[in-house]
Amino acid sequence: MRRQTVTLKDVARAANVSPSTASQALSGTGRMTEATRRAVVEAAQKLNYRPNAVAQGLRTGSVRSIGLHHLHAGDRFASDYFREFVTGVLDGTQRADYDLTLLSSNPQVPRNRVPRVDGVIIADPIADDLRARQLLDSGLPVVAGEHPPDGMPDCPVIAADHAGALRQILDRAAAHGVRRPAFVGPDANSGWGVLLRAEFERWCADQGLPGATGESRFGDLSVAEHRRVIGELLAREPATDLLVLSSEPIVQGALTALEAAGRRVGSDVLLACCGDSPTLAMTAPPTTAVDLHPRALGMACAELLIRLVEHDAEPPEAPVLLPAEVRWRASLPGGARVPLG
Amino acid sequence: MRRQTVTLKDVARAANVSPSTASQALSGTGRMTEATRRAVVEAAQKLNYRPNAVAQGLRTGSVRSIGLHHLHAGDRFASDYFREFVTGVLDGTQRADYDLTLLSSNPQVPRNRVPRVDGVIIADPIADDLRARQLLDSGLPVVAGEHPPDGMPDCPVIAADHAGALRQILDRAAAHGVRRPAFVGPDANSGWGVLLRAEFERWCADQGLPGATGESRFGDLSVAEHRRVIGELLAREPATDLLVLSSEPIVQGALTALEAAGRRVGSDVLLACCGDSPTLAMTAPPTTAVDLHPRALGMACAELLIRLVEHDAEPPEAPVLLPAEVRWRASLPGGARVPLG
DNA sequence: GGCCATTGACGAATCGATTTGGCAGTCCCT
DNA sequence: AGGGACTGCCAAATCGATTCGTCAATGGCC
Repeated sequence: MRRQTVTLKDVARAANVSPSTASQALSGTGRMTEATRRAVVEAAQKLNYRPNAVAQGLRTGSVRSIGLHHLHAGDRFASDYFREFVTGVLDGTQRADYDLTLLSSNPQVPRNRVPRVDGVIIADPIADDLRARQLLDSGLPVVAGEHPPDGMPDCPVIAADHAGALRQILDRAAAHGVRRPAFVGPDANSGWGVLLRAEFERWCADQGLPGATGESRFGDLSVAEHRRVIGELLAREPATDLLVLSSEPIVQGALTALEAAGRRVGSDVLLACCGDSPTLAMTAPPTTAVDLHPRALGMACAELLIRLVEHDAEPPEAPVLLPAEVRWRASLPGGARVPLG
Repeated sequence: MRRQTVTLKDVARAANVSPSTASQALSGTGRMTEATRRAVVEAAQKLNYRPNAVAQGLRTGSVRSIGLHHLHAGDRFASDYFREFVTGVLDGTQRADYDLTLLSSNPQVPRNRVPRVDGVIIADPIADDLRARQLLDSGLPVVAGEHPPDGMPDCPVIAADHAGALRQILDRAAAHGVRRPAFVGPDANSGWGVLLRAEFERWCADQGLPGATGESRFGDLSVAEHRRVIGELLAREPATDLLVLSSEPIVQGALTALEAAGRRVGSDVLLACCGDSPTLAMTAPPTTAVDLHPRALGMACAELLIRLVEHDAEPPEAPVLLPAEVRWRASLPGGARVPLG
């Protein structure tokens, strides 16, 4: 095993004091003459002493590190959303001088050790994720970014206001004259998908419109699979004049499927996506999408968690909703009414 | 401070054995009857015992976490290179069941504690980064991804074969008839920039060609600034017929500057970039660039570091060079000769 | 029966810090 | 001179695990 090169004991010996005095001298606590304190500080400097964070962590119970758990985090840096989210979290943690630990996250293998962190952020909780469940049961403070699916233990939640943004899109689409809306999003594994689907169906019921829905397997990023799902939906519901999609990867599949079906996006059929990404501004035509401000969301998660960790503050009862903004583009314009059909 | 809910002592009490026996029972070491071992394991399960990784870390000297240090990591997730690099590192660490800790990295403020990690990867070491220096001095095993600049303490290095790729580009450009090559890259802060610049100048000397160079401040991502630098270079050396740029952000500035100067990329002037990114395939015309395989590089760093940490293996003497591939595109075609000028 | 080897379990030390309680010694006041 | 208040410093306990050496009990063998 790797031993510490210089320990507090060495410093104490060099300064001719006891370890306890040395500790107090360096942390600015305790009672002693200025001369003693200086002697210790100088000895520490001369020896290039750096306290062992693990030992400090054991004694004080805080390691100044926040854990970030995300299913398959490895693949997911590809997603703009997650990348921005992490950037936000990192902003928040670094501001408070915490490290950020990306937790090893093979969902199949539960993990033995409790990670050496003060608290955990679970990004995008998924129902069948064993490790997330472990973390929730571990007694560590946890904050979820996005709503956990049903059946997960409760924990404080910070989420974007998906429902509000979705309603804006649907209302606008109704103003454009849409009669046959459809929604495609992930299965029940994702709390976020369930929420969107429920909101979509509620809105359809309110308007007295038939709502068609399709399911994409959560986490599947392949264009081909999404194309298939959308193709089937269009075959089932050929009169569909609005497609609301949960996330950016599905849009690519939808565009292909729509083209194959001879439908023209922005006139024959309107299209919107519940999560934005730079590529959506570059599709032809550009796709209306919801900017979830993932960076702000990540930052908010970090800040809340650090507050919980440091001050044992009361966690918020209800989920905290952060505003989400619709970026209106040609696939479903925000302005003047488009002639449909 | 937050206390552990269930400790080894609790398990031992429940199983009617001493803590030492409990520890040995759970780790499969020591001598005891099968009955005793089972009793301990069952007690641990019933109490939902999870060992405290911090205490384990203190005792064993290993916390199963690798640190990743990168200057301003917060902003840098924007860079495709870094993102891919991190993904590779994450691949490598997760495969060995290590966590990855993104070290808080404000370069101005040196840090007191030695981080709770078994080793550190320094991505893209920069000369005036205090924290990188601290890490190198800390006694922790360190691996650098990319060459550290002169003046940094030695450490094992894994890097892409920049020089080889640059030579391929220059040779190809020479075959196209280039007479006035120019290079723009970061200042001496970056080991990578220094290496590229030196290789460029060596090649020019070998060929008996005059080589012009420009400097971009390292870490500056603004298009306007790069445009200015390239504009000045073009004013100074109007006959320039090849621009080799260190990294992707500079390309945007170069394209603007070249257009303003009325130069046509791919015919009047050839253009290449020493680091690839998806956007470079989408410029007009597409830009020839070097694919540094950042993901493979990150993975290699993680694997080497874990080997060093676990087996106290000998670090490689010389920098390990990973192959880099030139992606030939219209801005400097790899195939038939283009008529220059 | 006497001796040695082996087994099963445990006590105590250890990793490197923090923190509490207390012990001398000094100073001041009456 | 005696008592109280205060100062400067330290010993020891603690955080939660691991590990080494020890020891009593058992078994086998001559």
